[in-house]
Amino acid sequence: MKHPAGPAILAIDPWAPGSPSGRHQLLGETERAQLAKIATVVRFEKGHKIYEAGEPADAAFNIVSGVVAAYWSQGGPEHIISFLHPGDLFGLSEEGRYANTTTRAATAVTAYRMPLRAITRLLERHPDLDVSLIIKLCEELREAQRHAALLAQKRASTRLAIFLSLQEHIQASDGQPAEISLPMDRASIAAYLGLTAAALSRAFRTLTSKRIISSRDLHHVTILDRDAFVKLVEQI
Amino acid sequence: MKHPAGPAILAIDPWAPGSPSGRHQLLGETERAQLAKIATVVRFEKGHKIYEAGEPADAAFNIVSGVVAAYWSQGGPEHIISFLHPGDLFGLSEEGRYANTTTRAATAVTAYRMPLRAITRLLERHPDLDVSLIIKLCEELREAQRHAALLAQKRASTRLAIFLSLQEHIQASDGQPAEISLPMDRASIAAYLGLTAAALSRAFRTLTSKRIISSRDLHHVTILDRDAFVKLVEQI
DNA sequence: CGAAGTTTTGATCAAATTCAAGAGTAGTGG
DNA sequence: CCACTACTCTTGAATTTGATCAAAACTTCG
Repeated sequence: MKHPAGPAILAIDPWAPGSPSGRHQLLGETERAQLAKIATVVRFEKGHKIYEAGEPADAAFNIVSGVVAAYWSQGGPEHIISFLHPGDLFGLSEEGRYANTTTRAATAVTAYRMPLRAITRLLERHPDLDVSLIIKLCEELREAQRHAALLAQKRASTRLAIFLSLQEHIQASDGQPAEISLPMDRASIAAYLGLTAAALSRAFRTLTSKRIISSRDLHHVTILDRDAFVKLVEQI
Repeated sequence: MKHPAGPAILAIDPWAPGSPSGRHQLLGETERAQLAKIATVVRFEKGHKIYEAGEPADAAFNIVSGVVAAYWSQGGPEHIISFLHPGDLFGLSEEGRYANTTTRAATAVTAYRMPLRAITRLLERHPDLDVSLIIKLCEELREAQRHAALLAQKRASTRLAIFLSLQEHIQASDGQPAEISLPMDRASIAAYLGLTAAALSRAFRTLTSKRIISSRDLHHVTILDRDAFVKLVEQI
């Protein structure tokens, strides 16, 4: 395992289309080192609020380990708009725009915390960085669109299958199919899928009883029947 | 009305938060003029495919009038991931990434067509342009997230109300509430809302019979009961 | 071990899907 | 200008699916 050399922004290289599902580092050694200087390591325990929509945003975060949930806040029942994983960056666009997400640790989280002003200065000095930013934004955009495609599905078990396949994709160490881990709790998954916890539970049961998946425990799922699974997912 | 001076990229300025719902021009006169030189005007009739996912992308488009629908293509029933309006840019990110959208004219469309290579060259020469690009991407991202929030709603009439309010926001000439126009057909709206045409029709009927909206014809809706309307929408 | 919190399961109810048939709207050509 | 056709939109009845509410099983953690 690599030694953590400072903040890491991971993304799929858009200019290497057939890449083997791996995300790679967008920042050069120099940038990482410079960011490391202005960053501090922070920890959040599960369920802890990281920041609320509308709060004055003075820092951005870069996840080292754990999963963060971004909530779509605006009254009503809380929906999760995205799960953020190690290598993701968040809290950045607040100064200008989308201040309508509240973030909360979905599991225990370790992250780098970087003051916005310092980042801004760095961006001014390294114009290449905004190419990285554009790449990252494109990736987030695609993710949001996939999420919308997921939510457009009507059958709960289909939504779950798509979610599992996204999870698998993110975790794909190197192609080989393995056990999928679901670090977040059921309520969070339900909030992401636009379902109630009850419906989600039944969806798990449906896929399990059809021998499409099997779960070792609440946080580990294996795909048994790849063909059936793919057939469910490919419908999007 | 301003004389069309070439391609226009319209967006909400992220650094002027409380802006009066108006979108403004991201390109300077110089850029517009330069883009105009490499652009040709093209027309598509309603329903015509503009490009298919996976096709070699050699040009980007900038809408002058009409509405384009971007489909999430990957087998299955076709879902519309976004409606593109005058001032929007599309077909740009294909060379690298999100090649999984097929676009189709939802109404008759007039657009500028710009070869990608020329745009790339222009971008290299005007580094300021990628700030505009970042702004535009952020806006698209927000749109995609709003769309996801919409789809997370369970009641069809709520989804419709949110859609209407988005439409109204886009058309807001200057604050004053007016008739909302829905240029696209019902099937397209249903595909965007993740509903069947039947469910959408019933949703219209529900809102109409509750005297929340009334429609002059298939393409023109007025909001009668603002309070009730806002109450529905604010739930997101 | 016990208590607080999650997750599953059960029964009822409401809402959207499906499929099919019936109004309504263009758009075309006589 | 009207009539005809093709199409889109609405409506209806039966079915499926998820929501809701509440209680029971299971985890976690002190």
